[in-house]
Amino acid sequence: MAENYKDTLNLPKTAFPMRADLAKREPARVEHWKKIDLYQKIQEKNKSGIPFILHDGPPFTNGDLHLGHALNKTLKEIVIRYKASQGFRTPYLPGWDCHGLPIEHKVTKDLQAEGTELSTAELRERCDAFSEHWIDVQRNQFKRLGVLADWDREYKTKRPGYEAEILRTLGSFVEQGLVYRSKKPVYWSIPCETALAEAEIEYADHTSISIWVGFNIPEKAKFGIEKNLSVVIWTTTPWTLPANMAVAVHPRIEYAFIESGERVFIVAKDLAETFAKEVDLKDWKIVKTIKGSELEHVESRHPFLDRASPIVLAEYVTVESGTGCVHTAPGHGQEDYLTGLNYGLDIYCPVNDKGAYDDDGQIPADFVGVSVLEQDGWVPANGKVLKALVDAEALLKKKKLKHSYPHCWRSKTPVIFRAVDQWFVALDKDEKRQKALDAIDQVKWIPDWGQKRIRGAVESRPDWCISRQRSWGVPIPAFYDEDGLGYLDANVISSVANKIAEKGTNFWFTASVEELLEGIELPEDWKGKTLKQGTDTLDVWIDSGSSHMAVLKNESDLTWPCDLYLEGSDQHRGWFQSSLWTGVIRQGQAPYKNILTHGFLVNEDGSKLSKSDGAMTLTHYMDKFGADIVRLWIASTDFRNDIGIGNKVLATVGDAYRLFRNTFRYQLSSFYDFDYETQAVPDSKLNVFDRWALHKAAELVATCEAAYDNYEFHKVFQQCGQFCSVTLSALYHDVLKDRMYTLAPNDPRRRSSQTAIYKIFNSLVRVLGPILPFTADEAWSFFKENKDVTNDPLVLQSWPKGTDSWLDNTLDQEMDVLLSARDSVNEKLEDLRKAGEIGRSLDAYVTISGNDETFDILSQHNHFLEELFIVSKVLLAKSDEGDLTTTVTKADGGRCPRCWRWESELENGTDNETLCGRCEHAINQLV
RNA sequence: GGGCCCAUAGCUCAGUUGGUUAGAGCAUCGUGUUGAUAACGCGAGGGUCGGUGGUUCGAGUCCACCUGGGCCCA
Repeated sequence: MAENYKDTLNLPKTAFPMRADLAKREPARVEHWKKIDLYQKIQEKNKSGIPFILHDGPPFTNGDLHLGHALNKTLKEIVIRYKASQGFRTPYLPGWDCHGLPIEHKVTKDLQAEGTELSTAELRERCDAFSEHWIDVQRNQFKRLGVLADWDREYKTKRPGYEAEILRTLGSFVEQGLVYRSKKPVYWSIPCETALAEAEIEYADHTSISIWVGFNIPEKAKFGIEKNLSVVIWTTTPWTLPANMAVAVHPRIEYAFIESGERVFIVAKDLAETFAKEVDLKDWKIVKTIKGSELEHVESRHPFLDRASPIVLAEYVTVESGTGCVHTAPGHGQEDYLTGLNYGLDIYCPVNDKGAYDDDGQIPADFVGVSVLEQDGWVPANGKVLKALVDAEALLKKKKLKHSYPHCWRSKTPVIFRAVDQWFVALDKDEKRQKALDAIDQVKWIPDWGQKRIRGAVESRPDWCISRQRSWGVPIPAFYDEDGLGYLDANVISSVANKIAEKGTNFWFTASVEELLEGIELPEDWKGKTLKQGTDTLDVWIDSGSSHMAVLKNESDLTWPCDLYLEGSDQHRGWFQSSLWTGVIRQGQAPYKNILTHGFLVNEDGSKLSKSDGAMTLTHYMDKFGADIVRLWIASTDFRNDIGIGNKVLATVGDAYRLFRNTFRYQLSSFYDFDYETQAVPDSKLNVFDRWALHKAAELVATCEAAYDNYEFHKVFQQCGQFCSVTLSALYHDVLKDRMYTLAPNDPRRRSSQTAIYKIFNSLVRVLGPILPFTADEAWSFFKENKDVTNDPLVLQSWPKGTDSWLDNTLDQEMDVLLSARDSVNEKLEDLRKAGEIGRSLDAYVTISGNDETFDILSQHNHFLEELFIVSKVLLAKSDEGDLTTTVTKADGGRCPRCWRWESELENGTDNETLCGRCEHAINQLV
């Protein structure tokens, strides 16, 4: 019976499982890699290689990793695994960004909930523990993703040694005279006497008093006006009027001069009607209109203080409400502040920590000590201001207004915006900005528009405000005298840095001034003063921005500058920039040679992902699909743009994954009886089809090498996918089945194909290794030792070498001719199949006639054609006409019960029991 | 509102200095095999290249504007 012959075939066999079961299998492989200390093995292998240093941007340590982290870390991992396979020495030290408001905020909230009050030092200890907990969690999640890194040398921005380096960065700034003290507005909670961050603000409805105020313009003649001229502002915070320094108008908005009675008012033309109605103007008319730009530098007078209030220009002015003329108090508003910087206005803020007017010599005596905080629905300071305005006949109208207003998250009171003393870094001093721009040009930006983007950020940013009124960070080692004058000195910083390197930063918060200043010589004018240490901390961008000094400079096996920073494109303004500034200021150049950026995760429809999607954690995806699927998804996209994520995308990736896995599996199953060392066929004796397959593999290796070098991993994915699907599965593997299954095991043609498959597998598995480290290593283990794991893992292998010698373009062109003939044969076969004449293609005979170049090439490969077309017989008939015609007919005779090929000489169709000559021969070889 | 960027079949991507009916893989549909079988083969359908206008003999490819989306500022 036919069934018996199945046992005489060389059917594929492998223990490599078809089902991936990644969620279960991957953790075991992570364990194995750890057990054999794989990371160190890689370092050992490449210890004399050229260094390729990727400096890890530290993730913030406040929660589970999500897919965004996976995107970033996977890309880094792929780069490093690839570079290591190319023989580069690739030490990889991961880092953690530990300080900062979100942690402090969360910890403070928890403490509030449990009713605990802590000192600054105690709060910082809680923040430290919080951060440490998430470092542990994140580290494990990264390891689970397959990240091979030097976890024993990871860096943390909260380590004393690192904190000392942060202070040295500050010291360098101070030493070069770049640091100065100035005011900048912040949100301020009066009951808490503290600055607030955006995250600590809650918006709630609030009823304010809004007022229309006229600012007199003495130089009215300039506009041909004789009557009393004033520009009208509108504000909902009357108490900020004592701090008014200017009136802002929009340069391109039309302004109207409105005459009514004996007065003329300037407001935006579009708001004239509304204004007239609001202040109940009688018999008004517009006597003149001009553009806002023409009002620039016109001097108006403060309504009740003896001070000029110039008219200035600002782009943010609108005609949506008010008068189009904006009361500007640089000490009480962010936009006002920036306008103030533009026009060199005083950042004036007469309101003290307790929310009361200070006696600064400018504030009217009866204002001093009056509070700007609302009590029982009334703001005392507003009363004073309103009275002063009425006395000055400047108040045109007052009216209650209900609107959304920021409130303190703790005291629930309305917050104020208030300029407080801050430390700044002067970026234009000593041409630092120009030096930073020059440094940008020395770096390669991938994609290239990154250069424009960071240039824009560097050109436009104002001086760097480096102080924060927070607890969880590196303290600014400044001392203040009783008048609040600050003392910040490079030597002091250096000395404090040394103490902190030893004792940790909490020392600053717990030690006395005497202890802190021990061994430090103060300058004459500071000696004998009663000093207090400051409580401000440094902007956390200095923390991570110092990493190249703390890590690259401090570790002898790393390089400065490093080869690559690889982060999301948001870091052009963030870490890339802070690192650039610290690099330029401390070392005179950027700390990196290349910057590679990726886009952001978006939904499948391209919309923004909301973080509230709890299922976004990396663990969720690794448990559901496996790390290799996550990694393959990342590699499959052009990450320089935004990347869609969703079920549809992941389903596609799952299909691609199965393609790769089955390709590995089929190849592994083809050399179960093959010993490469003793049975491989030398290149010169390989069968032509096998040589062609090697040619295709060599092309693939070259294409993928270039793609990896250019960080275009999606091209590796695409090319490997097409190779596995088109070249191998649909063609090479399919065609080979006949010779692999039916020839005698030791037949030279079979061994030739096994040799080729072996070489192709050996290349493909290395090409895919960086992207699919788990699956590729699993396949590799079966390849090497026919078991699940090996102590000589794939990642220790080099990139495929010598594949160029497989290239044979002449053969490739010839094969293209055969393949296009194959296409037309397939079309004809399908017709026959649809007609119900045949099932499998072996049931058919093919006749090709013609008399052209193609026919000649076909003739040269005559004996290969029936195998290539997977049919039972191909007859080539030379005709008089040149064009090629292909005819396909149902086979006649009988079918060999073993190889299923038909022969005219055999009988009884599919019921034939006689073996064909080839099979007879093969069987005899089996013994 | 400003800076930078993106937009080709359901999904992921190719489309070279503008040049014949816009390609590939996957998915879909049909079908064959049951000797890669939770696999594999064969065939087919599917895109007004985000929109409008312009330059040109000719534009997915160049220019302008618009729409939608993302990141960063404000």
